[in-house]
Order: sequence, then C-alpha cells, then structure tokens
Amino acid sequence: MDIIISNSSPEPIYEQIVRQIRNQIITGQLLGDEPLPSIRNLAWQLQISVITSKRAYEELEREGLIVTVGGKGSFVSSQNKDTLREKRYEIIKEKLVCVVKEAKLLSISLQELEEMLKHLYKEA
Amino acid sequence: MDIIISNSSPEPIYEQIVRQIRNQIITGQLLGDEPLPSIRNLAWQLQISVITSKRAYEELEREGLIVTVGGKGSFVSSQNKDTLREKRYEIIKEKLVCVVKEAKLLSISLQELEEMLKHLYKEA
Amino acid sequence: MDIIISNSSPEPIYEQIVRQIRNQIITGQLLGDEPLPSIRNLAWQLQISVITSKRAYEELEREGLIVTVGGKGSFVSSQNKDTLREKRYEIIKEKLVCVVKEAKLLSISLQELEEMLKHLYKEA
Amino acid sequence: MDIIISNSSPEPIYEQIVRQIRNQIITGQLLGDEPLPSIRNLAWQLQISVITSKRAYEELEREGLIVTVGGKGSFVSSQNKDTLREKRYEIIKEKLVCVVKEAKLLSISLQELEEMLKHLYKEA
DNA sequence: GTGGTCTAGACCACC
DNA sequence: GTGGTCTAGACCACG
Repeated sequence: MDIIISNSSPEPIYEQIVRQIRNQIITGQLLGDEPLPSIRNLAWQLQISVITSKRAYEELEREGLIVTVGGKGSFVSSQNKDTLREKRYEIIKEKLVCVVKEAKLLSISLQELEEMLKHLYKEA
Repeated sequence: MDIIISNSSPEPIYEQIVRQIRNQIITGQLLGDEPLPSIRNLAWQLQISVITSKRAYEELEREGLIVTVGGKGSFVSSQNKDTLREKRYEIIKEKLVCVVKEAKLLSISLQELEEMLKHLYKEA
Repeated sequence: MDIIISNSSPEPIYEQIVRQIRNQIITGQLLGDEPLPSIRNLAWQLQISVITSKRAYEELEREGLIVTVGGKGSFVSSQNKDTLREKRYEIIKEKLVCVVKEAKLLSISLQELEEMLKHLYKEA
Repeated sequence: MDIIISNSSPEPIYEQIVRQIRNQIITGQLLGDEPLPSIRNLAWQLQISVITSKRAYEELEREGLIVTVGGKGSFVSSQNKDTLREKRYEIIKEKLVCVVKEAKLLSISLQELEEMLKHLYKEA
C-alpha cells in the first residue's frame, strides 16, 4: 500500500485514499482477490482515524472495485482487463472535458491547447 | 452582466460569479474602467444574498482584476492586453497540469491524450 | 416528518430512516422540491446523533431520491410519477422473490402461498 | 450433507448452515435419529472454522431440531410429522408478513401482490 | 482478529 | 443557519 496523504490539500483525506487505491487497481498494481490492509491497519499506517479509512473503502466498494466481507477484510474485486482499461480513459476524459469547456470560453484554440499539453506532459 | 448561477452545482456560488466575471474581463468582453453592477444590484439580479455578491467582488479585487471605490462602485481595472492574454493561458495551464499528472499516474500516453483532446474539442 | 425509530430493532437506525423517507417519497407523501428537515433538526427530533441522520440522507442522495446542497439543506428530487410507481413494485418484488425461493426449498405450493398471503393481508 | 456456503453473502456463515440443515430436517430429507457429521468433520467439509460449525449446531439444538450427546455426536431429534409441517409454514409466514407490511405501507393492493406472487413463483 | 454501527464533539466553508 | 470533514472512543457480531 503506497499511499501518500496530504493534510493541507483541499481534497478530503478519504478522497485522496480512494483516488490512489482506485488508480492502483485500474493500472493493475493491485490484482483481483488481493487483500487490502484492514481499515484499522490502514488508519494506523496513514495516521488517520479509523472512520476515515473505512469511508474510503466504502466508496471503493460502491464503485465495485473492492469487496469487503465482515470479519474477513477487504479484497480487490476481480475485474475484466478491458473494463479496467475503459475506466482509465473515462476518469481522464471526465477531467479533460472540463478543461476543454473552460478553454473554449476563454477562446483558446485547439492548436494552443495541444501545444500546452505537449509541453506539460514532457516537463511534468 | 451575463452570469448564470446554478444552485445545485458543487461549485460555490461566489466562485461561479468570480469565474464568469474573470473570464469576461480576460477575454475582453468587459473592458478597462467599465463600471460593474453594485453588489446590491448584482445580488438582486441573480437572486442571491448580498454577502455572496460582495464576496465575489472581494475575490476579484484580490486578484487585481477590479477595483472598488467606496461610494462610487466597482470598476474593471485597466490591464495590459498581453497581461490578459498571459492570464488566459495560466488559468488553463493550471487545470491542464492536474489532468496530465493524473493521466501519467494512469499510464496514459501523450498520444492517447492528444487524441482525446482533439475529439473532445470538436464535439464539446 | 413522521418517522419512528426503534432502538431495539436489528435494522440499523440509519436504514430505518432511509426506508421510511424512501417510502414517503415513493408513495407521494413527500413531493418534489419539498425541503426535508436539516440533518441537525432531524437528529434532534429522533434523539439520535447528527452523524446517523446525515448517513441516512447520504444514502437517499445516492439513490437519487433527494438532493442536498451545502449551506441550503436537502430536498426531495423531482421524480416522474411512473418512475416512482415502478420503484414501488421493485422494492416489494425484491423481497417477495426471497420468500418464494425459500418457500420452494420447503416444498410449499403456490396455492398454499396464495392462501397465506390473503390471510396475512387481511389481518395485518 | 448437501450444504453450500457463500463467503460473500451478507448472511453469516453459521446462519447459512442453520438454515440449510433446518430446511432438510423440516422437509424430511433428514430423518429422526439420523446422525449428523461431527462439528470437526463438517468444518473440514465446508472449509470453515470449527467455531462456526459448532455455533450452527448450538443454534439448531436451541431450536430443538437436533440433540447433541457428549462423546457420541449430534442427531436429528425425532419430530412429529405434523409439527414439522407446521414449522414449515411458520418459517414462511414470518417472512411473508414482513413483505405484506411493507407492501401496505407502499399502498400495494392484494391483487397486485397476488399477481406478483404468481409470476415470481412460476419463473423463479 | 475483522468489519458494522453509533456516539459526542470539533473545525471548516458557504449562505 | 446549512452541510462536509475529521476525530476519538465505544459496543456488537462474526470467525
């Protein structure tokens, strides 16, 4: 579990956890049926409240990415590889569409956007 | 003042106002020294609390985009054209960099991103 | 808000609230755009923790039955009448199918079930 | 002992066992004085903890459906055939009455319920 | 040991 | 006033 928490981020802690675990599942760093740390263990690792780690797991379960069984623990749910690949695109598309909308309102051309994208991708 | 407010948006109302006025200034729809509606007038137009419109103007003033003269009202502050153009890019860059970072974490290539960008720009 | 809580029920408190509010929405006792009590108010009414009432509202929002806007409160979301009628059936069907399955395992005939149903409906 | 365990079910494992053995006794698939597998044997068969199989037998004993003789094992207790038949009905009635109560709260008529019942019984 | 529920009390942002 | 987040600490059921 490589998770990094920033207390000063405006993004809620549980969201940070959800996002990072989600990414690890979607990119195949966490495989199906793999056990996740218990909510108490994760809370201890990240120095957060048990409630916060629990909340993150609840959200992931709602998304169908993990399954948690009482008294046993939580596990990555088996996923079709293509489904995962699709999800990866959806996540970025959703964010990208916001940027594009705003860019259009600011009359920024596709060429300008493409140039910025290339530049940022290389340096970031 | 063409401003559209969505009460159900997760974006705070004052933020919606700030963003829209900022865009209009940056794109040249609102020119230097042009008078803005009074906070009371704006609140009435948008059916919101005076506190909220006041907060939006405060934010815009902090960004140096408008100036408020006690007893007179608020005005768009004169801006160098190049400065405005620069700001336009900065706003989008800031958003785009987040997307790029996330995309890299999800191992999405520059080519894939460019393709998504083209597609979204055309259809959106 | 006519909600009755039983502390001795095995059904979690937040589930009891969800179920009762859901029923009131689905049966049209609560109409679209109607404001619900604030989570704090509801907690006070029912003598429960704010967290518990909040959790109930979260679940209802996830089901799309209410919308809650920060700083404003929670409201019944407008729903198509037919959709509501459909949901009513779905809820009961889901429960009924469990009973039917179990009845079949116990070799209880359809006639016997129908008789029990009639009897229970009249007396209950 | 035809028992199927689902680890992912929300129904506790010991409950699944109790329910299935109970059904087999009530429907006459397990007859009076018939020996049941030892708790250790059952635990081995089902790949569960001995504690869990023990708990299931305890519950069944509490219900008077089996008797456990120290050092000998557990046996189906002899039951009057009419008693069994009665129990069969009680189990379903208890479940059905919940559905009926909920249906009434949702203003679903007896006719509608009967129709759903017929439909579900045939297809399920 | 595990998760599930509930509690009381705090701080923040928004309106 | 509203909801959103986070905390610490408790009790229960399951295995």
